Amino acid sequence: MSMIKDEEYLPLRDVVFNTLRQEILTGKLKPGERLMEIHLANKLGVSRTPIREAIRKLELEGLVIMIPRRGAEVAQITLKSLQDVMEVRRALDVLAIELACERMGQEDLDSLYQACENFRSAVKTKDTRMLAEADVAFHDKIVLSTGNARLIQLVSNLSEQMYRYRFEYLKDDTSHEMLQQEHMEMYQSILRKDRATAADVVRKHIDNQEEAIIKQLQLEKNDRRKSVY
Amino acid sequence: MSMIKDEEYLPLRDVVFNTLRQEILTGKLKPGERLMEIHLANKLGVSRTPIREAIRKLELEGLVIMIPRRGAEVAQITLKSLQDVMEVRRALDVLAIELACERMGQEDLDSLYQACENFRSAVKTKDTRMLAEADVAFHDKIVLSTGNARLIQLVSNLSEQMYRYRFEYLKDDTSHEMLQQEHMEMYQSILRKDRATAADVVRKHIDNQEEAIIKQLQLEKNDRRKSVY
DNA sequence: TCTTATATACTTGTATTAAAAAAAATACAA
DNA sequence: TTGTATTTTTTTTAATACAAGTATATAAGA
Repeated sequence: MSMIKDEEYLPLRDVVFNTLRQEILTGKLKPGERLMEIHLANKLGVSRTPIREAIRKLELEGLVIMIPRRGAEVAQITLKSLQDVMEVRRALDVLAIELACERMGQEDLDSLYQACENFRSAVKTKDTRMLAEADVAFHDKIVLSTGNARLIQLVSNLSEQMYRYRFEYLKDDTSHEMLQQEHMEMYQSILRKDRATAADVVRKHIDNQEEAIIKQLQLEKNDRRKSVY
Repeated sequence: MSMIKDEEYLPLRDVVFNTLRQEILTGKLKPGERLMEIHLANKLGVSRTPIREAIRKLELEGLVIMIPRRGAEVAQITLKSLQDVMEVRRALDVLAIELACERMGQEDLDSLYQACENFRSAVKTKDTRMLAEADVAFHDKIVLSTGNARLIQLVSNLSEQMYRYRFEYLKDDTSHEMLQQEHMEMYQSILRKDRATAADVVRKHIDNQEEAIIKQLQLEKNDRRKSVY
């Protein structure tokens, strides 16, 4: 008799893993910044052991790179690495929407329409955070509907790596109308089970995003140049 | 003055990681088997710390699953998880060969042809291990030629998970001719920069493989039933 | 002034120790 | 014999200790 759900136990290493990942994705830990174990241990109030285990996982996720006997640092995002990620994402997002065309039931479709509407209202409010959330929710619905656990995991991992830049991109509201438009087109293609069109819209969607993020990256590089040199 | 290349230093955790991964992929460690730290530490002659860090990485790769406060065990391969992996692999292998059509230079093409020939001779020898290696080499050439680091990493990870079953599959030599045939078709499509055909061949290739592996899985399940009950 | 040697402090890599939890075994009662 | 408590053992989790390697700063010599 209680609201206590599951007494959710999370090992410290996973708490640390989530914390560090969040800090990297939101830019609190900047690319190139060193991750020193004792320092992090003190900051988070734990010993070095869970820190190290968390870093091992971040390493495999590609968010940090290891230099032997020197330690870990936050991975740089280069133009090349961005393009590589986007190339893969494009293929997986296309796969996802094609599968969605086949596998979405009426319930899923209704829920997707709802997500579409939510995004529309978020556009009106001009609240960037809300917008970002509505956008993620919409895309998640598509990927989740495939029921493919591996696909879900990979897409989520790849999107996360872009998170920081995507957020910046959404701050610029000139693209909002178009995004809304594209979401609606995706929904309608899935409704018609029109794989080819759905795939085309997704590709266009990703291309736009890639372009915007690249612009963002270049801007940032200029900023650094101005402030550092 | 020596053959010693680079004094390649590998942290113990990576040695352990590679060792354990190999043992899982070759079936020495069986699905469901528990990975106990002290036991492994004794077996490999190291302390528990590098064992734990290696397990963290295997966990993220999906080769082991963690049960909190109970430890790690080798991940089960279910029919569903296999189909999920293959669905993703199909999309990524198609992407790879499409990119290869655009990006392979003359050198790459020659080297791919060579790999094709190597596979042909391996078929003649009927040495399964050699055959498996020649097969991997051929596919690696295609994926590597894309120059997309992320794609390379993901495909390699996904293939690895199938390794054990693929090996069994290659033991059955009825399919060897067809494999050889398909490799040649891939090479020729890339040579002609014919993306559509190349993609079709790859899809067929993966479908065959998936079917064979499923058969393998089902056989194994029957074996277990016979021997255990 | 620049290079090089050496000492020193810092950081990672590995092992060991201590604590907490779960699983297994045993004892006891119905 | 079966079901429930209690104890013991095993195993993970986390912290700490120690060893080994790396970078940095200072000082001597060219």
